[in-house]
Amino acid sequence: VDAIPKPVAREWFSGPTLEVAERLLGMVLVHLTPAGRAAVRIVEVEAYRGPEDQGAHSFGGRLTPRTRVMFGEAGHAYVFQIYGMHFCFNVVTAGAGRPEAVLVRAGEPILGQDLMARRRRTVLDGTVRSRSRLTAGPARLTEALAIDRRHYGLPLWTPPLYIADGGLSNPPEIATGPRINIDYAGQWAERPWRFWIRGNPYVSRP
DNA sequence: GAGTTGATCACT
DNA sequence: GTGATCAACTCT
Repeated sequence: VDAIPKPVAREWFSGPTLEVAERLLGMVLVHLTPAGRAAVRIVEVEAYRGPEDQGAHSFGGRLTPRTRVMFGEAGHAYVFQIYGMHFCFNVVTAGAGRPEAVLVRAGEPILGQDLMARRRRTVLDGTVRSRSRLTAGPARLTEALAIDRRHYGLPLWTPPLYIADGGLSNPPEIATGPRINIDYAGQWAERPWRFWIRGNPYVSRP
């Protein structure tokens, strides 16, 4: 497939966060840069649900320069830095005033595989295992796609960074489980708000 | 288990 | 303004 997938309409991002999270599975995340184009099929996400969710950065309605974009309209990018050296990419969901988002945790490389391998300083040997090391994990994925703080707040229905239809003939079978590494979130850590495509080898933690 | 740095918060 | 704390992770 050499054609670059077309972006979804802005309205695609509206709807309840858990629905949008499931709907994102199978979609394609595209990033066009001067260095080339790259895209992944989204296979794993996590939902973060507003002021009530103790696992969310917006818990308690915390409005700071970092979380600001979560309080805005759906369909924008929430990118944050973590552990001093990594970035995580989220799709803002829900309406203005409902600070919710979906973290994209893993994807399957479908375009620009060599470019992504260079960015990740990874050697591809043709195995699924080596391909999955490009984009299986939230910070691996942002490194492969060259997503960082510059993309904070960008609209995701228009280039250079956008969501596109995945062109799947059948909707993927979805599995759910608790979100990863939010032990501090108490009971909220147990909510099954991690979603992935069942059996997909590019998921970060099967 | 170390690495690495900015956001956040509780203080002056 | 200053200093302490630590994070929605990755690699060995």
